[in-house]
Amino acid sequence: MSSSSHPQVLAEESRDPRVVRSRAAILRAAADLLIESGASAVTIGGISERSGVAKTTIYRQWKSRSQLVFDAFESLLAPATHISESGPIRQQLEALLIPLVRGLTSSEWALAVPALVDASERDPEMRQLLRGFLAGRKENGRSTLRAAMARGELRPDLVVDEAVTMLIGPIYYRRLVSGETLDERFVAEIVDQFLRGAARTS
Amino acid sequence: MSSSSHPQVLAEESRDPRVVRSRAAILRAAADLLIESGASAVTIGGISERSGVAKTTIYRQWKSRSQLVFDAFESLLAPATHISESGPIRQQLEALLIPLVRGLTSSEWALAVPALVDASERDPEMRQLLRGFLAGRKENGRSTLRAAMARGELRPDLVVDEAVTMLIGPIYYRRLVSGETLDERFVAEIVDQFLRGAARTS
DNA sequence: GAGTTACGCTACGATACAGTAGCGTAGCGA
DNA sequence: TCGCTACGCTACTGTATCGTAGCGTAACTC
Repeated sequence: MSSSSHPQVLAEESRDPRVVRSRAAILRAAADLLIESGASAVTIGGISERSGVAKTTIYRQWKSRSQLVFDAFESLLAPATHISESGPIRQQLEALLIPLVRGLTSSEWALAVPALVDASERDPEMRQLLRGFLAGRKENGRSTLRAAMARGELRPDLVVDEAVTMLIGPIYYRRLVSGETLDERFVAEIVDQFLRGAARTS
Repeated sequence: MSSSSHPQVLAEESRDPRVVRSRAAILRAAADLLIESGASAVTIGGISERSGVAKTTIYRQWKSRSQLVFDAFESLLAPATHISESGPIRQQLEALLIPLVRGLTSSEWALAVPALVDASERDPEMRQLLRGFLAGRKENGRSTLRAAMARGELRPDLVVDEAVTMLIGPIYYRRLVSGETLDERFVAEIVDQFLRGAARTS
């Protein structure tokens, strides 16, 4: 019963290549619109025109526009890569932050981030999606810090969540708000400043 | 000639109370819409309906919608307050950051910030407005840091712009992106961590 | 091969928005 | 008081969007 009234729930695992193709084309077009013109520009008609998929087909596969925007953003994400957990903490932190900076300055999903940040302000579903995504990405940083604390490289009284915020907050701030320089040298400065206060053997 | 073809340029200093009243009502309604529903929801028809001012009057006073959104945001801002430049640097920094946190968690303009951040992504005029606004607000922090460096309270090799980013970046990050706790205790943690690495007499 | 199903196409009705024109009124300022 | 002007109102044109319905076709599954 639920599968007949909500066929779109199963669309993702559909074996029918027609569904797979149209779904991919729809998500690609939706993601492009999201990147280029923001969340409010992701319209069903626009997706249809751009993807070549009929409007009716889009409505058949998704029951709400916000669900579609959600999926479009998800389709842009690469799976999080795991970082090696050896080496001095300074190198580990740079190995974490430099890809973040690269992503925020050149990846596709980065262009959607401001749109989603704004959409999250008024759309609880979107907020949950975004925060869930970020929480996953942050887990690498948290475990890296915990390990360094256990090894005695960092002060044992660090609050991990706050430390992570201090490391990545300045990066997001420059990307989203101030537009100031965002490069590897800046990452090195952040890490320097952080370790100067957080390292045990300063 | 310029005043007759572009009367809206002078509207701000108009002595005609009719203009003053309608302008205020329009900006109030536009700001409300901006806060409640984002930048793309600020429509002329919506402002007219909400403010009770005729659509034609709005078009008479503003020549573009983005200019109106601009002015609506500006109308929300309180003039920047000047901070006392005495006392230890820790107190000065907290005196700067706590009002920022308060503003970002409870002021009207804070609700418009995510919308403007997103709009800035694709609207150069809006970007310039937002960055100009932030630059003005940051100047307090910059001069405070410079004075403390001159007094010898902070390391003389600090890069002021990067130091400011490290202080306020985490705050904006939590407000815009992660949604984690944002209170005075967090400010104290930021300042602690910053001074642990930046103070001369650590 | 036969039945099923996803698709494209066209055509809706409804709503919302931009932006403009004309006209009469009421408030303002000198 | 009298002229000026900002205003409100109505009525447009034109565009874009939503979401749905019906129908024929082509692709896929078994």
